[in-house]
Amino acid sequence: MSAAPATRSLETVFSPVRSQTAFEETVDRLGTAIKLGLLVPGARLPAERDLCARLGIARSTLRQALTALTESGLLYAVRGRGGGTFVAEILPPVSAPSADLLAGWRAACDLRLGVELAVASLAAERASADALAALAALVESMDDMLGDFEAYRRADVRFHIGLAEACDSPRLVQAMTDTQSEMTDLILHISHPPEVLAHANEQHARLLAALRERDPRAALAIVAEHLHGTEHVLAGLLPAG
Amino acid sequence: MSAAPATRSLETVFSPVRSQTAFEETVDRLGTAIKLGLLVPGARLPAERDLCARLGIARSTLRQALTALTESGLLYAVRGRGGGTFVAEILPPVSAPSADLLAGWRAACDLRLGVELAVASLAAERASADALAALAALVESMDDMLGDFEAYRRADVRFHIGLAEACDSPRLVQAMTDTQSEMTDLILHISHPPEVLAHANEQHARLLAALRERDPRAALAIVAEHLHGTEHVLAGLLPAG
DNA sequence: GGGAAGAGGTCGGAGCGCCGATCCTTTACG
DNA sequence: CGTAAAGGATCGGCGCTCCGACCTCTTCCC
Repeated sequence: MSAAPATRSLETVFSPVRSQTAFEETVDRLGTAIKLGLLVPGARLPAERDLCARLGIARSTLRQALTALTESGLLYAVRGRGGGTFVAEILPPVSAPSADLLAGWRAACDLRLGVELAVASLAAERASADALAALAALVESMDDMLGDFEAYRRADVRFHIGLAEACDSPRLVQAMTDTQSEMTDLILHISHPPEVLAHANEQHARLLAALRERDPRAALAIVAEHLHGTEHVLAGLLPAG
Repeated sequence: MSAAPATRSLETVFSPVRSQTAFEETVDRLGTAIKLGLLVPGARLPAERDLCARLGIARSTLRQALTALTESGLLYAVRGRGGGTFVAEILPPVSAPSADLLAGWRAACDLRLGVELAVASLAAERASADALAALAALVESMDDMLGDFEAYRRADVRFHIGLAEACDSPRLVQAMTDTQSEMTDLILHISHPPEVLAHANEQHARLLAALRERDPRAALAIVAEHLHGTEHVLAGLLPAG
């Protein structure tokens, strides 16, 4: 091992460097936020001149992205004073997961495991009582969504991202957002009977209880169990990865 | 909460999109691999014409990166048949951690926690006996490096990356590499008495034992303990983050 | 009714990074 | 001595991005 320390990791070192363009990254960012429900239907985006400053790109580049999203039916623009760019009220049907994602779904789950474990562990130390209360209210409301998977899933995303926010770590929030985005693409196309959702939501409640107790060990165990559940569902329905 | 689901996460959505250039990414990739010891001193890189194909960039772009690394003293080139580009035998002193990294060291630790927890948990399920044996040998050899922190640290990096490789998940390896890179920048400048290293290495051994037992719970607990150790050291020596 | 203001929509030019191709120089091997 | 294999150098072209000025539309308010 000390003679050849780097046999396999060199594959990683020499793998392609493919940097997205500003245009691509912007489309992805906004499109994902919409699909995840971070930007709700009807919501108004900041004015173009503000938004491009926030994103650190030129307005012309931003407009290319907005145009692409408008043509995809995710946004629409209203001209004149008081106008703006808005999230479409009725979103187009979600596209099927890409071949790349399907091929690497297990890798996506591995990454998710990391993010979720870290968040659970840190939230047990850092989450404020207020944040936990808000999450508890969300979990309770999710009990009424067991029959509508898309609504449930949007709330689920908010729950997990809210957990990350409770850790007060922007990079974790970012990582959680990325993870949830990938998982949504995978999950949204397979059927989820209410019983399964009910069981998952019970785990949410148990997780919150562990967080209130400031018990990282228990939180880790519950999250691991929670994730293994969905992973087994995927393993049964998707091609081996 | 359902009225304002996205108050804080929008900050993330609208944060700057700054994509690195191919040049920057390449310099970072290779420079990091060298500093982490993935590319050992004296090692020969693939020929430029091969490497640029592997990295998916133009040769002129690759050469810019190689030139930059050569001028930094990390590489040197030998012309003529049988020549090539090699990692310098004696590396320049490591630079001090950047202000950005110092400011966000806690965030870096949060991310590391995620990667390490996932790797520990998955390795308990997936690691082959061979892989565990190789890692055990590495840990044993590290007992002889307690007096030389730089050597110890290089072996430590190999250990943690080896753990990720044992999970057979390229994206986790990538994440672990990124994480270790950030941590090295932070850690290398603070003193580490042999006793501390010995204690850390005992935790390595205990982790391997848990992995051999296929006990994810125990593995998670040991890793959490291991990381909290270094985090407290950092908390004592770095500005609050 | 008529501005002023605030929003999206349009255009053109300049800069830069990256690509691809070609050619040169050095060195080892047969 | 010639060929092959490596790094070294140069140039033209293209696409993305940026900047900024300008246009058009709609609403609010005096």
